[in-house]
This record gives sequence, C-alpha cells and structure tokens, in this order.
Amino acid sequence: MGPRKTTTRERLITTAAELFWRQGYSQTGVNEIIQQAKATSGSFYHFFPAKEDLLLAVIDHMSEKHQKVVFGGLGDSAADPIERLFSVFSAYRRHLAANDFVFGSPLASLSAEVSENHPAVREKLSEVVEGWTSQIEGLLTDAGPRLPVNTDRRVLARFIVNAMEGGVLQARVSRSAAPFDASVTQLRTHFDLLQNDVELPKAPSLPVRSTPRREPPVGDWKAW
Amino acid sequence: MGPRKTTTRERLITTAAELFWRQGYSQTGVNEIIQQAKATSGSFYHFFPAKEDLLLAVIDHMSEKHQKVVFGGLGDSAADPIERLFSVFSAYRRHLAANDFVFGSPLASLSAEVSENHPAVREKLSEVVEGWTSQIEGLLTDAGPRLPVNTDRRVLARFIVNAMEGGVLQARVSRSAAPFDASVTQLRTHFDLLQNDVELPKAPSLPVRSTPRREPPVGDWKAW
DNA sequence: CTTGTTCTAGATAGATCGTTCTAGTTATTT
DNA sequence: AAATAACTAGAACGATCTATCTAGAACAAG
Repeated sequence: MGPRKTTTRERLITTAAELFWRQGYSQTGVNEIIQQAKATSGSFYHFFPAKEDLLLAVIDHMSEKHQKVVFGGLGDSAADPIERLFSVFSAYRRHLAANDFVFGSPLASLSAEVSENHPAVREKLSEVVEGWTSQIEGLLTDAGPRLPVNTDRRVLARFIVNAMEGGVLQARVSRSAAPFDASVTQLRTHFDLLQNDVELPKAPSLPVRSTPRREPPVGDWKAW
Repeated sequence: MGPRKTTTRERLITTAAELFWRQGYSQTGVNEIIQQAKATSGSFYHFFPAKEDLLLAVIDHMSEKHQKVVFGGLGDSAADPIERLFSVFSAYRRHLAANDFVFGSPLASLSAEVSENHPAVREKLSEVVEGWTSQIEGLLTDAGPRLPVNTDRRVLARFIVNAMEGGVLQARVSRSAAPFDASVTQLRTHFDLLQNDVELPKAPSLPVRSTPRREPPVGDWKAW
C-alpha cells in the first residue's frame, strides 16, 4: 500500500526530461521516450494518464534539479548576500557550460513552447519562476542597508531573473556563452553602482520617465 | 472567385506567422495553415519545398515587422539616444499590451522551440537577435560621454536584449506585465546610475519633463 | 491561336502521433 | 497458498502529420 519503489516511473521522467530539454516537448514522441527508457506503452499509461501529465512530472523533476544545482550552494555560505547571489550565477554558468551551452534553461524553453497550449503547464511554470524570484528577493532583503533604501527588491529580483533567463536563451541560440556572461558582468556593474549610491543620499532617481515625444505609428500587432 | 488583393504566398506566410506565434511551430499543422490561408497543398508545396522553408520565410517576415514596430521610431536621430532607447521599450510594451501579454516575442518563442532541431532556423534567429543587439549598441555609442568611458557598449547592449527578452518571456508565462515592466524600470535605474557615475559632465542629465510620473496603464493588468 | 510556364486543386500516400485494449507477469497482502 | 493489487507487454486503432501525385486552370509571350 505504501509508496512502492519503481524504477520505471523514474526512468520515464528522467529520460523524458532530457529529451524535452534537447528537442522540445512536441517534437519528442511518446514512442521515443518509451524506447529510450526501456519501458512499454503499457507502463507509460499506467503511470501517466496522458503525455501532458508526464510533462508536469518532468517540470517538477527539472525544478528540483535546478534548485539543487543553482540554488543549492546557498546554505553553506553565510557570507555577504550579494556575493551569494553572484555565486548563484556562477553555479548556473557551470551548469550551462557542462552542456556546452547547447541547451538552455530547460524551463525557459518549455515556457516558450508550451505556455499557450497547456494551461496547467503554464501555471506550474509560472509558480516555479515565481519561486526563483522569491529566493533572489530574499537575498536582496538580506542585503539590507547595502542597497539604497528606495530599492524595490521585488522589481530588482524580477529584473535579475529576466536578465539571466534571457541570457540563457540567447546563449543557446547563438551557441555562445557571451550573452549569458554579458548579463552577469552588467549585473555586477549594476550592484556596484547601487552600493556606491548608498553613500550618497541624493535625490531619488525617477523610476520611469515617460517617453514624451511622438510615438511611432502603431502597427497592427495582431495582424502578424 | 473574387478579386484577390494578396498573393497566395503572402497569405501563407502571414497566416503561418500568426499561427506559429500563437501555437508554436510544431503544433501548427500544414493543413491548418492551408485552410486558414484559403490555399491548397498544391499551392503550398509549389512555393515552399517543405514546412521548414515556410518557417524561414515567416522568420524573415516577423523580423521585418518587429523592426518596423519596435525600432521603427528611431528614424530621427535628433533626440537623446538614451531616451530613444527607452522609447523602443515603450513601443515594445504597447504592442505587447495590445495582446494582453498573452503572446510574447514571436522570435523568442521560436528560438526556444526549434533552435536545436533545425540548424538553419537557429542560424537565422541568431542573426536577427544579433541585429537587435547591434542597433542598441549603436544607440549606446551615440550616447557618447553620457556613459562612463569604460562602459563596454556591446556587453551593455546584450544585457539590455537579455533583460527585455527575458521579461517578455516571463510576462507571457505569468500572464502579467509585471516582469516586463520590472526590466524597464530597473533599466531606467541602471542608466540613471551610469549617468551619475560620469565624472566630467555634471550638467543636469536632461531637461526633465513636467510629467515625471509613470505611464498610464495600458491594459487592465494589475501590475501598474 | 499555340506553346510554355506558373499556379491551383484535391485525393491520397505513407509515416507517425497519442492512446487504448487485452492478456500476462510480478509483487503484496491475507 | 490463495487472492488481490501493481505493473508490464506489445499489438492495434483512429487520427493527424508532412509530402507527393496527377490533372487542369490561369496567364504570359510569340
């Protein structure tokens, strides 16, 4: 009755995770998964009612692994929060380099591919990214007075996630580490500037300046 | 048959562009494209040897549209380069908002989905993003001494592209403008800090408008 | 007109897709 | 040991996929 140890389910998940990562979800057939995982369709549909349910399990698996690999080192170092943040980037980069930057963030790829078609998947992906953002926000909160008082930590955390995930995506497309490294480098500059700004209590900067001039003519975005 | 104002080839490209955008490449069947474009498979395979060749044409079409819609307002070089950069973000945002942020950057989605499986497509996508980066780099170069002398404009341009594309992706997944706006807001802060860091010209950065507040909300999204 | 080219029409091939079905094997419980 | 539940096996199904095929319509040039 209790949870029974079965390796078939695990094999299906890990195999599918790799295939989805490399080829995408819709370009990976159930047959391919079954064959490579040394299972049969009988087993497959015993554990998962449909392919999409496997995808949900795969996302869980991926986010756990991501948590270990990227955020895993946060427990050890009780050092400076900002340095801990950059050590997260460093771990991320090692993880990507281990795959020659061919494969980007598994979840970012799935986000782009599948978000619109499968609502349940979209919802889960949203939660995962939200979790990353919150963890980074926590680090920023820990930084306390090291950052300017009027710094919106949530906005900054979102910004960091955007820059990293965007960098990962472009690194995959361009087959080069340069876009990813550009994000890390410039984020370092950003934090240097933010910390310099602490000493100078000057007039708070305008968060967003409205673009005043003539706006370019609006094309029909929907008509693409 | 009524008079056709568009050629079959054009109709195939534009309808495929929209379908790829909404559903992804592999989840859009040739039949669906043909039907919606009011063509037949005979016409389809007369113009395109295979589905992938249509995709290449679609990417060209998309990048042209993106160029017009997002970078289109850059024609006059009179204005402040940095403000022109932010007007690009503003144009981007307006067109995302026109679709309730449901669909992200068409090319970003395709990047994630097809990059590994179709080398020719990956190559073309890489060139397109490279073009965006170069245009932004050009703006940063125009900013001249407004930015610190040791600022690597290429790195900064890549960083900006990453932050924007990442923001678009997360906006799509989370069904909210907040991630995108976080990128814009924090980039504004970043440029304010960079400009404060400039030693020599301590002159007021720009004639500050009388409208220092944020843009009015475009959609009904809770973020603003 | 005639000839040649370009484009359209739509049935159909051939493969692959996700999924179902029935039967059999292995494990757990009583 | 007997009974029940968990899991495996793999053929087969219907749907859908990309692409091909043959035939003809529209059009341009001579």
